[in-house]
Amino acid sequence: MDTAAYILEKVAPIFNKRGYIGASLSDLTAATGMTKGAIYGNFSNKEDLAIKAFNYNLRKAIYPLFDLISKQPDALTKLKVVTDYHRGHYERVADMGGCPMLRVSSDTQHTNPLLFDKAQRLSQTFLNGLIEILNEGKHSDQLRQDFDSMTYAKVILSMIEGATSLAFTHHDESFLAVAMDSIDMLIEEKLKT
Amino acid sequence: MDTAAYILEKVAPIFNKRGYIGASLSDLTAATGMTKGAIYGNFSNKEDLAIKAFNYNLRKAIYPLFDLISKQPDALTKLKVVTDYHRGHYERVADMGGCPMLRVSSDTQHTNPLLFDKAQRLSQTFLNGLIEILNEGKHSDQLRQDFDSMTYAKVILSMIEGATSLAFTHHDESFLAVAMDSIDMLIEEKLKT
DNA sequence: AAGAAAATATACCGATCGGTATATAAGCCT
DNA sequence: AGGCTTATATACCGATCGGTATATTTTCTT
Repeated sequence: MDTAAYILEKVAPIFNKRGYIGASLSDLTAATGMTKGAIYGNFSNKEDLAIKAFNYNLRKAIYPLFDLISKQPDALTKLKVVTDYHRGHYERVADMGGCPMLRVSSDTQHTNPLLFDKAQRLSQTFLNGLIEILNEGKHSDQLRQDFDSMTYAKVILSMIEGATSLAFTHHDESFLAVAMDSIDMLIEEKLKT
Repeated sequence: MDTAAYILEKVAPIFNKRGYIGASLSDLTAATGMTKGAIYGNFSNKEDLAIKAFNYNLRKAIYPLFDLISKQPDALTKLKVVTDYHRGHYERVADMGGCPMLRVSSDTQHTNPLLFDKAQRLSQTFLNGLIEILNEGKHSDQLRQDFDSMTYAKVILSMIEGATSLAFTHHDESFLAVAMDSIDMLIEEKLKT
């Protein structure tokens, strides 16, 4: 039986809720029902575990979207997948206590450069992905040529991040619903040919 | 001399950077150059100091906007003040390590109900303010009647929060610039009569 | 200047922190 | 079953945590 995987599964939401720095060893032993011996037998230290827990949360929260995007045939369906995915984002990440990317980037910016760097890179990957989709849409003439991809990628990502954050501070997933509608409308009215 | 005010001034950015939970007493004594005796002579405990530091940060970061809004004569100038204010938001809150509202809401959601409640209320106040402005605009016929104020307030606030968050995770204030342009455009094309 | 009052510094408290060394238990091989 | 290896639990480490009691300094009053 893979205890390392079991520990990660139990510990990942704790890190996301109590903070990747703030979660204490006793929080982790309490969540797993195991002792420090088991934890340190499978992970080299708390930071190592935090990083792997972050990756675990990303695999559940964000990577599925990346996979989904890569399976779409063209830019418009990819964009639709992005907004549809986030319409279910609240429920998807509710158990882990919110979006891990937002949590880590706010949590670790001035306290843990290594983790912050990972969050920053992920956000950049997300942004680059959006830019790529927009450029692909221009290329295939699904989208107009006369807008700046970077600009609109930033606007779309801002809306996604802001709506996710607000959905959790208000426990109200309608923030995501209206924001995704707004992005769909933006695409329809300003980006499509 | 008002040492309580001095302590708050020095300590407020530390709380915002290292976390309202994560900042330790030794972080605080280091930042102020004073000892625990001075701190506990002026504040009852760390949480009390954290709350007052949060208020201090809000007075610098957000309340000036509320004041500015209240001085505007009509809905359109109020909306313009909102976007213009946030164009300078990065520089304004850079020294304190980011937007205190975002920090606290992510930081304290699962760790400090009292502080989280304060952040939640503030966010709600912000949202209500936007709704009120939109309704005022409808009333004075500056804005159309056929849109839902709550919906657009949520969209606008999402964009603001998301852009602020991203500006700090990428150290790139252009996120705020393009998001505010986008909000201005949204108002111009979809809300104005 | 002397003494009282207020504010700050120092010294200390038990509890908890992350981490490790050792002891115990569980699984595996023959 | 017996012995070996691997994994988990226990016991303990120094450091730091938030907080307090006391000592010292500073400020105010007269």
